[in-house]
Amino acid sequence: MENAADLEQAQMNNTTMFSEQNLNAIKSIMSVTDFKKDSNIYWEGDPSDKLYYLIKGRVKLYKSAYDGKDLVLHYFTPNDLFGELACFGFEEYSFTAHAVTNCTIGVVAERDLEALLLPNSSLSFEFMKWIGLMSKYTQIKLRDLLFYGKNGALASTLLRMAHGYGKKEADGIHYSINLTNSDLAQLIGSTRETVNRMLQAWKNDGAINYYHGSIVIKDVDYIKAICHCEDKCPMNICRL
Amino acid sequence: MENAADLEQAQMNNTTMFSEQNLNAIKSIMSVTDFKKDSNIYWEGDPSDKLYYLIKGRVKLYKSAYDGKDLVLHYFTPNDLFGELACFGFEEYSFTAHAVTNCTIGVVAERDLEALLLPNSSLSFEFMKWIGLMSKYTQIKLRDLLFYGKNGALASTLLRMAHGYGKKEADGIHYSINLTNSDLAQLIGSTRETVNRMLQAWKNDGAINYYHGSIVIKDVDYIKAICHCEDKCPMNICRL
DNA sequence: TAATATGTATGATTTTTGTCACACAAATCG
DNA sequence: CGATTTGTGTGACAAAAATCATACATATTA
Repeated sequence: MENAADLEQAQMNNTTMFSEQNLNAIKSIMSVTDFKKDSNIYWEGDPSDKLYYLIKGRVKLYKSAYDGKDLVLHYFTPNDLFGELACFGFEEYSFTAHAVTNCTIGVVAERDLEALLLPNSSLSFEFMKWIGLMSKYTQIKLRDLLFYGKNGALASTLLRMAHGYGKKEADGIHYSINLTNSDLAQLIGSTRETVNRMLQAWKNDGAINYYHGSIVIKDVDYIKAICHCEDKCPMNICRL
Repeated sequence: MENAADLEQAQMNNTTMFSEQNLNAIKSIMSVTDFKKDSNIYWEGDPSDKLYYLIKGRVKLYKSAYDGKDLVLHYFTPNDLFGELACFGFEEYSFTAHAVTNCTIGVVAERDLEALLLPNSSLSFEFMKWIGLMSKYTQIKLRDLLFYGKNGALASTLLRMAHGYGKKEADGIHYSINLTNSDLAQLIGSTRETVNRMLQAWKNDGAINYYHGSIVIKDVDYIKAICHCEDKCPMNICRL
């Protein structure tokens, strides 16, 4: 998060641990499907027998409470792999995957993947890393949401948004993604109003600003202080 | 959680997905070590190059905030496997593992395990399941701590404690583990006082009681209602 | 057994967060 | 283009949870 190069990199995907060869092997068993904006790719509770490789669009992974409140785990961008598989110990999907925009997605059936994995320990290892990485996302989320209150959770979210969606400009960090106050609230398990008040307070303190209706980070250190960010997290997990 | 058989089973371990043969293979490369009560087995931030197979004792996995507040992820009991490995995508331990009692632990070095895994896809698959299970623990924790407030988090903790540590008797469910109010507070990211007040309120409502200083669940449904438990979680993840 | 440490119980107060209500701005759509 | 939907900004209030303080009870150990 320190240097402009990090901020300007287009996207942070979760498939960096795959070798080109192995990634191609996975791609060879994918069947490409389109999903319309605002449709669900799978629901929490569905039998988990497919993985999804996002080719185009944006997907969010979330969990609903009984009263309709959603907690958004993360957003996926192109080249991200998501989903769960019974052969990885997940009988049913734990979350719901939702197409935020129109999406093009490569669908990998468990049966086909398993055939690929069995004789290929290199690929198996890379899949372990992928599961480990997904697990780490959740751990970090848990920490961010529980340790420093809603202010900390929001601050951390803004910082993580800067990776993949942030661009350092003369007046601060601009975002190429435009999340509403409600979107941010769902990411931290809070309410629109609370998010709005926190953002206004930070704006009054000069830490953030608005440009064409979207947030600009003026004082990164101010935001980092709120969630006690020490730039210690590996880059690949510091993302939405 | 419905029937006495579930409650009375001694322990719920996280290695059920390993075949006897594979578990023995893992055991064959372990070096058994003793850890004293109140010592740490590893610290958050240490390079993660060992797995641990708990033979005797109790271990807790936790994360510390800058102000010293701890969040306890879970407790391990004999036959549980814990730890992280760089070859599974974890460069450094994400949490600290602490010996709650004197422990006997089988230590598995990454190098040795990797040699075992490479030619053995059956074992590799079982390790994927293990990583997936550990990941699921974290997901469930996230849900429990965020969806239904501190009351929900505590209720869910008491219910999960009932597996592995609960015994159904005439007057309700007794626990064989004795966690203090502070211990419970660390499990839900709250304070001793808040936990105490919640327990007192439930006691006044007749949902719980005390017997020789430890909690007895009189009305499981009352507790389940608080965290909206629908008995849908797979048994192997409904644990501390 | 007295002294100390550990744990429980509870009141008073403050801080944090959520809820409800409403005004208004901006985007979308028939 | 006017109507409707969607999003923002805030005040007033309520609820949840943390903090501070204090009184006891129960273990532990010197």
